[in-house]
Amino acid sequence: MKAPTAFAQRVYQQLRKVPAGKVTTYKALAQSLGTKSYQAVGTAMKNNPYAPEVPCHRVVKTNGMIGGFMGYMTGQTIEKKRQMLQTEGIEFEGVKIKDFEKKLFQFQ
DNA sequence: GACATGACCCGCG
DNA sequence: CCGCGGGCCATGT
Repeated sequence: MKAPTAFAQRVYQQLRKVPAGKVTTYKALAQSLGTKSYQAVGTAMKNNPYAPEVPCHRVVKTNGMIGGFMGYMTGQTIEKKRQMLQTEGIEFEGVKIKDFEKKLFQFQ
Protein backbone atom coordinates (compact mmCIF):
# COMPACT_ATOMS: atom_id res chain seq x y z
CA MET A 1 0.00 0.00 0.00
CA LYS A 2 1.58 3.22 -1.09
CA ALA A 3 0.67 6.61 0.30
CA PRO A 4 -1.93 8.38 -1.82
CA THR A 5 -1.19 11.68 -3.47
CA ALA A 6 -2.27 15.05 -2.12
CA PHE A 7 -5.23 15.11 -4.43
CA ALA A 8 -6.40 11.73 -3.25
CA GLN A 9 -6.03 12.76 0.37
CA ARG A 10 -8.15 15.79 -0.35
CA VAL A 11 -10.86 13.51 -1.65
CA TYR A 12 -10.62 11.36 1.45
CA GLN A 13 -10.86 14.37 3.71
CA GLN A 14 -13.97 15.59 1.98
CA LEU A 15 -15.49 12.15 2.07
CA ARG A 16 -14.75 11.93 5.78
CA LYS A 17 -16.92 14.98 6.31
CA VAL A 18 -19.91 12.99 5.20
CA PRO A 19 -21.82 11.88 8.30
CA ALA A 20 -23.50 8.53 8.69
CA GLY A 21 -26.89 8.35 7.07
CA LYS A 22 -25.79 10.61 4.24
CA VAL A 23 -24.29 9.89 0.88
CA THR A 24 -22.43 11.79 -1.80
CA THR A 25 -21.77 11.52 -5.48
CA TYR A 26 -18.60 11.63 -7.51
CA LYS A 27 -19.77 14.78 -9.17
CA ALA A 28 -20.44 16.62 -5.90
CA LEU A 29 -17.13 15.44 -4.52
CA ALA A 30 -15.17 16.54 -7.53
CA GLN A 31 -16.90 19.90 -7.65
CA SER A 32 -16.35 20.52 -3.96
CA LEU A 33 -12.70 19.70 -4.52
CA GLY A 34 -12.52 22.25 -7.26
CA THR A 35 -12.07 19.78 -10.09
CA LYS A 36 -14.41 18.70 -12.83
CA SER A 37 -13.11 15.24 -13.23
CA TYR A 38 -15.24 12.79 -11.36
CA GLN A 39 -13.06 10.02 -12.61
CA ALA A 40 -10.09 11.24 -10.64
CA VAL A 41 -12.19 10.82 -7.52
CA GLY A 42 -12.97 7.23 -8.39
CA THR A 43 -9.31 6.60 -9.07
CA ALA A 44 -8.46 7.74 -5.56
CA MET A 45 -11.22 5.59 -4.14
CA LYS A 46 -9.83 2.45 -5.58
CA ASN A 47 -6.51 3.28 -3.95
CA ASN A 48 -8.40 3.93 -0.75
CA PRO A 49 -6.00 2.88 2.04
CA TYR A 50 -8.27 4.47 4.66
CA ALA A 51 -10.98 1.87 4.31
CA PRO A 52 -13.02 2.52 7.49
CA GLU A 53 -12.08 6.16 7.64
CA VAL A 54 -13.08 6.78 4.08
CA PRO A 55 -16.54 5.32 3.54
CA CYS A 56 -16.22 4.77 -0.17
CA HIS A 57 -19.47 2.86 0.00
CA ARG A 58 -21.08 6.18 0.90
CA VAL A 59 -20.15 7.43 -2.53
CA VAL A 60 -22.62 6.66 -5.25
CA LYS A 61 -23.27 7.62 -8.82
CA THR A 62 -24.98 10.84 -9.78
CA ASN A 63 -27.96 8.81 -10.78
CA GLY A 64 -28.34 7.56 -7.23
CA MET A 65 -27.20 4.13 -8.24
CA ILE A 66 -24.45 2.35 -6.37
CA GLY A 67 -20.99 2.78 -7.78
CA GLY A 68 -18.73 0.12 -9.13
CA PHE A 69 -18.91 -1.85 -5.91
CA MET A 70 -21.08 -4.21 -7.82
CA GLY A 71 -19.41 -4.14 -11.19
CA TYR A 72 -16.31 -6.05 -10.21
CA MET A 73 -16.66 -6.66 -6.52
CA THR A 74 -19.44 -9.04 -7.37
CA GLY A 75 -20.15 -11.19 -4.37
CA GLN A 76 -20.82 -10.64 -0.72
CA THR A 77 -18.51 -7.65 -0.49
CA ILE A 78 -21.07 -5.31 -1.95
CA GLU A 79 -23.83 -6.98 -0.04
CA LYS A 80 -22.02 -6.28 3.22
CA LYS A 81 -21.51 -2.64 2.36
CA ARG A 82 -25.10 -2.31 1.34
CA GLN A 83 -26.19 -3.71 4.67
CA MET A 84 -23.86 -1.36 6.49
CA LEU A 85 -25.32 1.61 4.68
CA GLN A 86 -28.79 0.49 5.61
CA THR A 87 -27.66 0.27 9.21
CA GLU A 88 -26.48 3.85 8.99
CA GLY A 89 -29.94 4.88 7.91
CA ILE A 90 -29.65 4.64 4.16
CA GLU A 91 -32.35 2.66 2.46
CA PHE A 92 -31.70 0.86 -0.78
CA GLU A 93 -34.07 0.41 -3.60
CA GLY A 94 -32.52 -2.57 -5.26
CA VAL A 95 -29.28 -1.25 -6.72
CA LYS A 96 -30.27 2.36 -6.18
CA ILE A 97 -30.62 4.47 -3.05
CA LYS A 98 -34.08 5.35 -1.83
CA ASP A 99 -34.62 9.12 -1.56
CA PHE A 100 -31.03 9.41 -2.65
CA GLU A 101 -31.36 13.13 -3.33
CA LYS A 102 -32.63 13.74 0.17
CA LYS A 103 -29.77 11.81 1.74
CA LEU A 104 -27.26 13.54 -0.44
CA PHE A 105 -24.76 15.40 1.72
CA GLN A 106 -24.03 18.88 0.44
CA PHE A 107 -20.55 20.20 1.08
CA GLN A 108 -20.48 23.63 2.58
C1' DG B 1 8.42 11.38 -20.83
C1' DA B 2 4.45 9.05 -23.17
C1' DC B 3 0.62 5.59 -23.49
C1' DA B 4 -3.21 3.26 -21.62
C1' DT B 5 -6.94 2.62 -18.08
C1' DG B 6 -10.60 3.99 -14.83
C1' DA B 7 -15.27 2.84 -8.68
C1' DC B 8 -17.55 8.62 -14.34
C1' DC B 9 -20.82 11.90 -16.78
C1' DC B 10 -23.18 14.16 -20.69
C1' DG B 11 -24.82 14.36 -25.35
C1' DC B 12 -26.35 12.38 -29.65
C1' DG B 13 -28.62 8.83 -32.79
C1' DC C 1 -36.49 4.29 -24.31
C1' DC C 2 -31.89 2.08 -25.22
C1' DG C 3 -27.12 2.00 -27.11
C1' DC C 4 -22.74 4.20 -28.43
C1' DG C 5 -19.01 7.66 -28.39
C1' DG C 6 -16.34 11.56 -26.61
C1' DG C 7 -14.19 14.17 -22.83
C1' DC C 8 -12.63 15.29 -18.20
C1' DC C 9 -8.33 14.63 -14.29
C1' DA C 10 -5.31 11.58 -12.01
C1' DT C 11 -2.71 7.23 -11.48
C1' DG C 12 0.05 3.41 -12.94
C1' DT C 13 3.14 1.06 -16.21
